[in-house]
Amino acid sequence: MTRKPTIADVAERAGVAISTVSRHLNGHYVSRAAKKRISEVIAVLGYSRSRNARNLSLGRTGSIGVVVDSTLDLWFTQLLAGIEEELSKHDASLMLASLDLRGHYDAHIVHGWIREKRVDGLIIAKPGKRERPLLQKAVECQIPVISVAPDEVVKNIQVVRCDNIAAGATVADHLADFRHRKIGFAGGPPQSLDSKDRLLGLQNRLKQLGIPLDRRHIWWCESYQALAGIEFARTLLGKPLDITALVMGNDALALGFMRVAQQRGIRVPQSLSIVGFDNVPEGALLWPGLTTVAQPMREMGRAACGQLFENIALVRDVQIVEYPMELVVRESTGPAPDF
Amino acid sequence: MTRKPTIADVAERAGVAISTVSRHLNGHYVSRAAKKRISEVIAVLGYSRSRNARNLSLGRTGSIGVVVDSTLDLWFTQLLAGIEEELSKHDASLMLASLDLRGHYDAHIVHGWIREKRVDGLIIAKPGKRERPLLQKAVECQIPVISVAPDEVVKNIQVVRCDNIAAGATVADHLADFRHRKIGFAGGPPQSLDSKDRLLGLQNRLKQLGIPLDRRHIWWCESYQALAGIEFARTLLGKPLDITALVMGNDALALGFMRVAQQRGIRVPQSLSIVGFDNVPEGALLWPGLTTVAQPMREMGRAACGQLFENIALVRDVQIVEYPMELVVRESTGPAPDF
DNA sequence: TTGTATGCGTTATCAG
DNA sequence: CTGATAACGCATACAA
Repeated sequence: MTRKPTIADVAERAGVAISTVSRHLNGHYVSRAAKKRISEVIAVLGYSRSRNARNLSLGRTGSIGVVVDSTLDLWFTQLLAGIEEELSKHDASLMLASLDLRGHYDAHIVHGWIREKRVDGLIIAKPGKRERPLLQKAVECQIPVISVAPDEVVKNIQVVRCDNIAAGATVADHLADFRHRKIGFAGGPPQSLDSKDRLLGLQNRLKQLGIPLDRRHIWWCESYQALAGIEFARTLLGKPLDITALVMGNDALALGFMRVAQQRGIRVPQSLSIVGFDNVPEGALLWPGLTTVAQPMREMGRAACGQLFENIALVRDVQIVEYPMELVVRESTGPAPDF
Repeated sequence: MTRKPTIADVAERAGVAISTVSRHLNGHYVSRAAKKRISEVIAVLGYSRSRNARNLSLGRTGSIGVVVDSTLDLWFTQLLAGIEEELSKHDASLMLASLDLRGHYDAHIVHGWIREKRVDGLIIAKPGKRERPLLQKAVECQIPVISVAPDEVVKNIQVVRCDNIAAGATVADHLADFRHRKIGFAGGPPQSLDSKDRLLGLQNRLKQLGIPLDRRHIWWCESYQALAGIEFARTLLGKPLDITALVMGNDALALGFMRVAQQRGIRVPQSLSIVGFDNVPEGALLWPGLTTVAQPMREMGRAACGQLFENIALVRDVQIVEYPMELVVRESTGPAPDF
């Protein structure tokens, strides 16, 4: 049983001072000779720095916080994959918090992180009105924050998101190609920036194309969860359908909607085309597969994490990074019935 | 800008020594008077311990590693939710590693964690033959490991899993209730302990019920991924169907299978009943919903994490914790066609 | 029961 | 360029 070698072991064996080894480790100036000897000793001993000691000395915690409504969110797993990729480069660890996992909203854990400076930075997925106090507190306490796909604009907070307006336009084009002229839109919560932008893009492009989007064909769901989609479907499909294509605010809603539609024997896409946003993997697993506009969520996770570390290293101006979205055509969309 | 208070600040303000505060913090003996004063000062100052300094002093890292094939695994998100719940109690952080996220198997990151003692303990989800070296190394390096739903038995490794044999029997009963007599089983990889046990339970109970399970109606898929289920469906549904009910090794496989089945117009459950295992949330989102046997994954995550911390605190004998599974009847199973 | 002193492994400051 | 040495914040023998 031999304990893990420390920087002191390396220094002694290489015949130099501890501080020289430290400098070498951090890429500061060291003579070629010393550099070589130290490297050799490190290799022989299998030395690696202690994260804890290093962070203690640097006054950091060495871990970042990732907060999300629910880790069960279909959307989140992909983001997490991206974060993980980036995180492994930085030898940092992760603290996870779900705001709404236990059946009720509870942000006190994250408030604690901020107050007690338990994290070096924060990635917040889809922050909305509810998360406003959280964001403010983080800014006050000088904790860098990246918000991913925020549901509202917040000043002084760095943002990673997609170009939802363009995405809406893409959907408009796709449906127009199929000759749809009676199109509906059902967003997430009406405050949601994502939904508003998607609708905006859809609306504008449809207008350009000379296709009407009747106000009575615009609806809003309670949340972005599949259950809300199910609920919406039950009310919408209770009365005669006046549209041939339906654009849902995200994939989860669309999936929920499709379940009810199929249950009621509505043929998708023959009677009704359905489009979602996000491209969650589950959309490809059912039949018909869900046509959707993909967010590069994994890449967004990487970007969010990467930028967070940059902001931790040095204070920078906040900026907004916007990714394009890409149409993924599967089976849930097809020609308009009338045509 | 006032920096975070330290234990020294508390000690000074309370008029006691640092060590007394430390003892109080760790629940050791302190006089009632001192206890009270210290508590007050802590409250006033809003003091909280530095995780890093504490762990450095204790010789721990303060974070645990969670290893999984892919964080995108439908199965994993729920486990993670449970782990998160437990983790927040212990003020520990998390390091995440996907073995197979980047298109090829790569365990070097986790090997690094073990070699360099970057984690206090490890939770490994569904370890199989591939992970054997990892487990061995962890045991060698004295790093506590909990394996969740392992695909093979490993000695000296603590296990959290479900009673898959009983689960198989439950499915047998369910299908027997629906008068099915031509039943098929398609497992995950043939080495998988989960699949073998599920088959075993199914087989035994069917035998008791006097229902045959033809050897030619037992198949194995390449993996546990939905894609493997799709592939399997393509070959099985290519020829005339000789069964009225099909039990898939897990939900992901079942979901993939159902997609192809629906695509080919096979009526589920009128022509073919389908059952899965795990109860991933997606199974409830399609129509017909997938009948399955639920693993209490969130609870398993909690248990795995909780036990890991116990093992970190003190060396204990390894044990196996086994949870019951529960049948979740949805729409993908129904009466046998012949009846 | 309490205080003193030392160690945990690094980084950074400041003379040489 | 290099080497002492003081933080970093806490835990714990040991002495009182």
